[in-house]
Amino acid sequence: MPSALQLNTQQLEYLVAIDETDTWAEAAGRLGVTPSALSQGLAELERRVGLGLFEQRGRGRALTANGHQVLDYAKRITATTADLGLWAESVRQGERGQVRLGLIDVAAVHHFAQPLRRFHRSRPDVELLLTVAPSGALLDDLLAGRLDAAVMVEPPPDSRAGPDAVAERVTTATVLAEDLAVYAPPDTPKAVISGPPSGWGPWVGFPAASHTRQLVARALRQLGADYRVRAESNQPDVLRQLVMLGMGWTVLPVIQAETEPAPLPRARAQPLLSRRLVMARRVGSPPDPATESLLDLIRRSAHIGG
Amino acid sequence: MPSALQLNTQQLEYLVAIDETDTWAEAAGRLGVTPSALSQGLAELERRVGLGLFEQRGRGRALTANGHQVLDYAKRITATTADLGLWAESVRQGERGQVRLGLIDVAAVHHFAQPLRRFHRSRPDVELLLTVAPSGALLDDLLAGRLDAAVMVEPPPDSRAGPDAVAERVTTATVLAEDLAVYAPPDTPKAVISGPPSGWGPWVGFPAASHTRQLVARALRQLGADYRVRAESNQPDVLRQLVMLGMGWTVLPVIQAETEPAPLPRARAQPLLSRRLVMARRVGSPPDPATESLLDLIRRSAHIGG
DNA sequence: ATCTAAATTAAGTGATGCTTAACTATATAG
DNA sequence: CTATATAGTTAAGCATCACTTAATTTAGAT
Repeated sequence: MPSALQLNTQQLEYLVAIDETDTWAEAAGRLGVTPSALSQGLAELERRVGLGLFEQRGRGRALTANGHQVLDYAKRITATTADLGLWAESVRQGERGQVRLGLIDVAAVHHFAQPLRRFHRSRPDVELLLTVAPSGALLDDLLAGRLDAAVMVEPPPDSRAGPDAVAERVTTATVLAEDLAVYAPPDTPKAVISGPPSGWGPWVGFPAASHTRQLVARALRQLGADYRVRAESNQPDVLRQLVMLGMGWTVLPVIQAETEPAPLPRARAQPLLSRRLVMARRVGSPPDPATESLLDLIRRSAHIGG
Repeated sequence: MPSALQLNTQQLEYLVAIDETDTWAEAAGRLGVTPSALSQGLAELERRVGLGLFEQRGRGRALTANGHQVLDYAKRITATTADLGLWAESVRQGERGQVRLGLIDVAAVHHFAQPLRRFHRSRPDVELLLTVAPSGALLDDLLAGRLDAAVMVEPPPDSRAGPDAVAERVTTATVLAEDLAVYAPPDTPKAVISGPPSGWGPWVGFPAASHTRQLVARALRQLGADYRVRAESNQPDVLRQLVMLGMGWTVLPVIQAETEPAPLPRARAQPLLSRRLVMARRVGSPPDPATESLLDLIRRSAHIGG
């Protein structure tokens, strides 16, 4: 590799500047350097290009034909560099860029719809790519680098240990806690509801891999309930329907179970458990201004709303 | 001026290289630097752009979304720089460029037609701009920077002294000397021709400003001739015609007076004087490979032909 | 756990790019 | 034609940059 030609943006700026001013001293002033720096910089450029670019002209110097050719290249390069500089500045300000955010449904629809809308409105040049999926899928996407951040149910303790552990590769910060309650079909006898949990069921719920399903299973079994799931769905609306149809009992986030139309009535006023939604990020991913500011909005909205 | 963004081509090359290889070490090898240099260079680039461009990925590092954006800019800039490098190389080799050469008619038509043709054929990418004009006009163009070099009659001693003198602003090197002879109309009596120069004439010749005219005037007056010019032209062919028509005597370069068709017969075998053709160049103009090689051809042809 | 590959950090060095100050060259004024 | 101002260069000194080698950290593979 014949080490192509090592140039410095600064010297190309010099060349462009002297073409736009009458004297080199003036150009130096405009660039905020001394005439000496300009002179030396241009001499260095000339040396690197290996061609005479200037010649004496009156008491100043003027570009040769070759000098004008190099000037052409210099203009193109400095224009691109300036573009890059402006782009970088706007990204640093968080005014531009890309944010790939994953959310579980309840976060996207109920908890954080407002900050997402607000962010999109206030930073129209930020490309906001939303993925709504169950926590497990979000975690996979995050680990694979397909997401920059994800709002999900707090991951269960990892079976793997050491550096492979999810905890080593992801940082989580709780953004809010929400209650889940037990919901029974409408025609369930009062005696059963107020009776011991061992009499509850049968159940419908999230698929076995679901983080929330695991939390629910643990909570119900601690109460002595026989938690066997007869029907599964990732969609809370579907579970709600199943309950209404008398297919079984379920445990759902209050906010998803009790919204119009047709809110489910709680079996018991007391919530069964509380689950934590966390903001998860990949360790080793550099901070990105746009992402930071979106996450800030989300966190703030959780504090106010929760 | 917020000092836009000072970049170094080298670091952009690094960025492009790591995108084209699997590991940074491999990229470093391809660039002929150590992995350490690459790592530090990219860290510096990241610092200057002010954005995270890389993130941990397995046991290597991968570009972030912002990194890919910067890569895009880097590719454009390095491509332009490579272009510039190739262009400069070909100009250094004299294979490309521009040569603005001035010549007096006899130089273009008789003395140096062959090297000019040869140069044009061997370096088709060099833009050869020829100006054929009297020596005085060539000298003006040269001084004004409209020509890179000129083949002309040796300029007469300058009236101006000091730094304004032409000799201070132009360098000349003799390329050849050529004879000028006296030509009389065909019907001139032998006795007049062999008689004293005071009996010669009337005369036709180059315009008063012509360098050659001044040389001729001096030579004839030294011989005692009455050199008053009845008709003027810059074109030797015209002067030749005037002589044939009996309008008067003239002094011309032998090579222009005695060529077919219709060569003029000399009044006397002995040439009247010898004039020097010089290669003139502006002082302070940097050397240009294409120009140098053309002038070389011209000088060599003069030595062989002369 | 141990080994190996990938990349970073540390320390040292030469090249680069800047500043101030002294200098050369050129034009303009008296 | 000397005097003076202007344009740019050269010299000296200094801080930063970009590399090298060597040691270290990190993460995948055995």
